[in-house]
Amino acid sequence: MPEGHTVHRTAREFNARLAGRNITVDSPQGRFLAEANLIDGHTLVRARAIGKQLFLEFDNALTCRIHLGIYGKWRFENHAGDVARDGQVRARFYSEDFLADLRGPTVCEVIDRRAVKQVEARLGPDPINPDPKAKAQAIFIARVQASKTPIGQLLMNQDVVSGIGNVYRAELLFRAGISPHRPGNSLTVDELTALWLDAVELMRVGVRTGFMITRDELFTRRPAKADRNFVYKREGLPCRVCGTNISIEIMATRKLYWCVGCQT
DNA sequence: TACTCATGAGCAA
DNA sequence: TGCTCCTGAGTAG
Repeated sequence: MPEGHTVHRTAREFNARLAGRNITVDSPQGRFLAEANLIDGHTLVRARAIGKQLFLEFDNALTCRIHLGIYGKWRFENHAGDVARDGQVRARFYSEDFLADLRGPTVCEVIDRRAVKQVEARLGPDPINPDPKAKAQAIFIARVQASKTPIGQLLMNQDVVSGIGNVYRAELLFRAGISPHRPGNSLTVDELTALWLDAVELMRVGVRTGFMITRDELFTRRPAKADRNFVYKREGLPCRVCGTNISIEIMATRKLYWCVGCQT
């Protein structure tokens, strides 16, 4: 389930269970074997996330960069021995009592510090870990206002903001009452400030709960999937606020859900 | 069993 | 804009 909040949770898991240890790195599927050998047996210094990208930093100055893409998945086990071998495991990271299996990622590669810097330089600010906070918000606002592209597309562009995917894009725009078709340069500083701060809040709820809950009254509960959101995957159903049927269309090759009544 | 769809993104034309 | 990478869940028959 790879929007940014999931990746931050994964980084947290790696830091809690594998950081500071010598870990074995393997590739049961074989495709990652040559690169796995570069870090196999080394100590994981720390894991960190920027948007949808996970960086596993090792004590030999190499970093494993992982991007799940649309299919990628992690499976964690509390023991290393006798684990299920089902599916195509691209990469396996384990110590004596914890194991992480990676399947179907878009990217899984071992790179040096220079290459890490290049990736970082390309990425937009991450609402979950804005560092420093005020500057991240300003960069986001500046990048949106510099473009005529519809805001519905800009929110999915990882150069503009890191970690937002199709669910958060739809829900953030609904909560802000902003039409996804409005060009970036038509949005005011106030509108974009509110959008950014809402992204910070929603994605932190996502990190805390593990779910993309976007209805305030459900933040502290564990709602069923069908109840979590305002517009995502609710096409044809009445809007929870105004009753207008939720619309669906394709924007930048992805399904966009929105309410014509609430989002102007 | 076969088919469709998915919370991404790079690349060619 | 369309193709491709790649895996698994859900659904139709």
